Amino acid sequence: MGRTKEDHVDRILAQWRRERPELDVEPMGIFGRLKRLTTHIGREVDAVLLKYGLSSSAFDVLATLRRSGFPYRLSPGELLGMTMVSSGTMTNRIDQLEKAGFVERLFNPEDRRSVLIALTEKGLATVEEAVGAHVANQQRLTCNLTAEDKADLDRLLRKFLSEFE
Amino acid sequence: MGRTKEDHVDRILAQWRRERPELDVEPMGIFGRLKRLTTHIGREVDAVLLKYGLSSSAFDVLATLRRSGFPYRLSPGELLGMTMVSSGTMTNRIDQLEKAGFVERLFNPEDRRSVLIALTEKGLATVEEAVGAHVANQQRLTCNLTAEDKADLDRLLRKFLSEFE
DNA sequence: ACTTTTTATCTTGACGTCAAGATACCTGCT
DNA sequence: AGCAGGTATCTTGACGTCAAGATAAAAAGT
Repeated sequence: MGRTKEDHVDRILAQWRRERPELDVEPMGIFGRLKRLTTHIGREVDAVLLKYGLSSSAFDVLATLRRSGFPYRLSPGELLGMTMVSSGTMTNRIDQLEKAGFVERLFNPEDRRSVLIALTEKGLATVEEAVGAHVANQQRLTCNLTAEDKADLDRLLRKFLSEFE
Repeated sequence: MGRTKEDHVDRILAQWRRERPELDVEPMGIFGRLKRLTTHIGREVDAVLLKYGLSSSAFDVLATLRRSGFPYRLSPGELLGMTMVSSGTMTNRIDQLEKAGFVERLFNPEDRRSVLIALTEKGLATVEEAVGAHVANQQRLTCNLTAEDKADLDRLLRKFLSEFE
């Protein structure tokens, strides 16, 4: 009977069952696997983006600008609304990207509180290449899952996520 | 035809399809949802653990000691092997927990390179309470998923994770 | 006009993490 | 016995993040 091999999370759950048998640890298995999976994926993603001189934080910003379409400009506030980070974090990301020459800050003459963050030519060229490699990497990482697995996983994640947003 | 509502990730994918129609973005949907989900879950988990004065990093260490069984002692190296963090991170976690009185360092007379990290009485009492609340919280967060959903999700995550470990 | 409130962005200080290397000790070879 | 290499832990310096608050400008109320 195709018994699946015991993994790291199974061992953790077995310990809890021994020590605290009254706890229902099924959800803990899901959360544990989610967390480990995300850590592994983060490392794989970082390794590819590093080839383009980008951290995944930096890539997030450049990719958000790129997919917003020509002329690849958004305000910090708009970037903020698309990226689940705090305003301080976004300011810091923009500062780093500006120092590296990937984006520039354009002043908005109509509202001097606000600025526009624009991809530079270098930023555009970099993100165009990086996003291709990134997507190829994502395909590589999911190639052991069947088409049905991927569809099911996506459906379940969407349902789970809908609880939060 | 129960059409599912468009979510944040759908909007991102739609932008990429417009801007770079040659890219196959199905895997990107999975990774995007995984990432957002993990971020939301992390916040919910942190909120509960905070009631016990614990960060999720601190809880990880205390929980690892607790589930290892009586007398709740492990070496830093053993803790390291169970937690996906670097040795510097583990040293720092132990330092903080020691300062807070949750663990103590016991010297090993048989091998003076090594020490044992032991739960204090306060550490044990705290983690016993916290783990109960944590598990209850995990159940709350998954209560919108059916039993079948949870089993399917766990199976798919296990399969995906097996690629990495 | 002038004050108040809201909006947009940036600054600060603290924290957790990592990679790389330092330190101290043990073990096994000669 | 003495030394080479391996093991266990800790230190350092850099980075990314956040919460909270500061700054500046626009909008709304009077």
